[in-house]
Amino acid sequence: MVQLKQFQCDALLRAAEAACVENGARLTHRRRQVLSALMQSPNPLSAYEVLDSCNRSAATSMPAMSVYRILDFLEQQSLVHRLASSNKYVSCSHIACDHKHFQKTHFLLCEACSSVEEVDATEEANQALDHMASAAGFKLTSQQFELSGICTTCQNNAG
Amino acid sequence: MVQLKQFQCDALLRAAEAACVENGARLTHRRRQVLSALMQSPNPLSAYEVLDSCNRSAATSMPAMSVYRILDFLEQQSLVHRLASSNKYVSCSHIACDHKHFQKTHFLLCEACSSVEEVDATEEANQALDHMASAAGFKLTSQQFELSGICTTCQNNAG
DNA sequence: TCGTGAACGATACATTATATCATTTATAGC
DNA sequence: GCTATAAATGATATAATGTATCGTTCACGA
Repeated sequence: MVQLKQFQCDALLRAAEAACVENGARLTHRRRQVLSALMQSPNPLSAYEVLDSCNRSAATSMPAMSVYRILDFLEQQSLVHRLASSNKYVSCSHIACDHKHFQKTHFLLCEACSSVEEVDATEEANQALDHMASAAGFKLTSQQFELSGICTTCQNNAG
Repeated sequence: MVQLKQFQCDALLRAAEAACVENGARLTHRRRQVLSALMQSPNPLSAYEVLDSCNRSAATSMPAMSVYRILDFLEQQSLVHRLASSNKYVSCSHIACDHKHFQKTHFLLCEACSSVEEVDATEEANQALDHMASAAGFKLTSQQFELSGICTTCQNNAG
């Protein structure tokens, strides 16, 4: 996930708006601000980091309450994802395409640069984790794993 | 993980103390209180839940600062584990045995009863996740996954 | 145009976490 | 046993994060 250029961001916002309309929801100005902040960030942002970002790039200041409300909304619309391990948010990588999150979605978190890569679960991984869980009597329901590691770029920079 | 009876708890505390001594550390009264609170809880506890638990079961009240400090200490000693997804703590399942956390340790979280099961990673799961990550150019370093599901007991109760 | 509900603004407050410094306690060396 | 030292804790203030509540504004349909 890299910081988006403005024209890319605009295209995504149009796609996001279309997705909302399809769900009978609206992508208001405030919601657009929040989503835009996340799309333009190379890293996941906490609620207050989103707030700061919005307030830096806009004339009118947004109340913290709104950020929390709007993040909940955007998450319900699958336009952003919440990373439980860090309690931060990222914009969905699949806003513009027709990806429907049928597969479980996992996140690869780079420990070096904090970038996030959204990936679909593999059947192999699903099975292996199901096995591991069922050996302990658990029936898995998790839809999302957050795995730490080092991304390609940082591997190259280090080596 | 079930709530521990007192005599079990005492045995674990002795083992924990031995482990600390081996590391040149001490299991003080306060640390014992915190560890004991976690051992006696069937569920993971947040820092302030630990605090409340300690203050209910003791004459002298503990400052919040101490809980944070002591949780950090106990985590370093591998006597408790921090669950990143909920930002709560559980006592380690392997205090009394000679388990050394050589393997990656994962946690199965029951969505119904909030119980936690600590399990060793399987080779199968390690490989599957490595594959999934390397397909996206990531080199995994995660040592700990937190997987949600339904535990045996709750499956039976529901069925 | 008006009624309705959704979205937002504003305020207060609750919860969680950290910074800092003083005090106490355990331990080693004498 | 006594003291110097570092570790551990106590105490206080404050920062950061998250929620509750209610009044107002706005979009949309009847």
